[in-house]
Amino acid sequence: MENYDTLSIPEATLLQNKLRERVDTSERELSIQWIGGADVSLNLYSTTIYAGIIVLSFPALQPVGWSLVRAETRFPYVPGYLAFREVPALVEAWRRLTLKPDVLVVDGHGIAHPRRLGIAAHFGVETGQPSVGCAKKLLTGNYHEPGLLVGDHSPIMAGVEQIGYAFRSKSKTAPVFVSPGHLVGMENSLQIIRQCIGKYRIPEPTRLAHELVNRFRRGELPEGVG
DNA sequence: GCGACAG
DNA sequence: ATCTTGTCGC
Repeated sequence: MENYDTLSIPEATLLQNKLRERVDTSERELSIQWIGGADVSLNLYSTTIYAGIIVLSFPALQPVGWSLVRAETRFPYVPGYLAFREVPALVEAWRRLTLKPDVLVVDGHGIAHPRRLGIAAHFGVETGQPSVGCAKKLLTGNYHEPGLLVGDHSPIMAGVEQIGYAFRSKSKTAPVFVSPGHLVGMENSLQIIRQCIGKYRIPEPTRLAHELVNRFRRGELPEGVG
């Protein structure tokens, strides 16, 4: 994996177009024993990022391990290029994990991206690991509001192409946006997230990863694995 | 040119 | 993304 810090936006766009050719979103039978959640936390106006991955048993969703990494980024946040900011630290956190999950849920989009290479798909291709994207806001595409009950969903469309699902993870609450990352199909991604629902809007892997990295950033947890 | 815009 | 208490609605 090359260094992203000095890439210009046009260069980053070229790399995305090249990496997207390697994305595989064919449906498959997934036997999941461990599922991971990945997220990043940072202080406003700071280039220090606190990345973390939490591993949960599946389908019980009980924490069994984690990895925390502090890193510096020069790449700014630009919508559509989030991966260039967060993926390097997440890959390092992944590398240090002793128990690798069978699939990783990343905070952000999978192929529901202008060039079909959101952070979850980007991470998946760079590591060769199955991944799913679950975002709190839409980046690109259109959808009709799904029903108001847990489990209700509707496709996110980019023209005639389906790029994800608007999924009601909690009744009468704003939906989350699910899309395949790498080595996971469209239906697979929805089934995976559906099985990660707890008491809150945000699916457990992502929610617990967010909680983890925030404690790390505040100094309540040390860098390392556990 | 205008609006939209993950974290 | 982060800073934050109360408050409204189911």
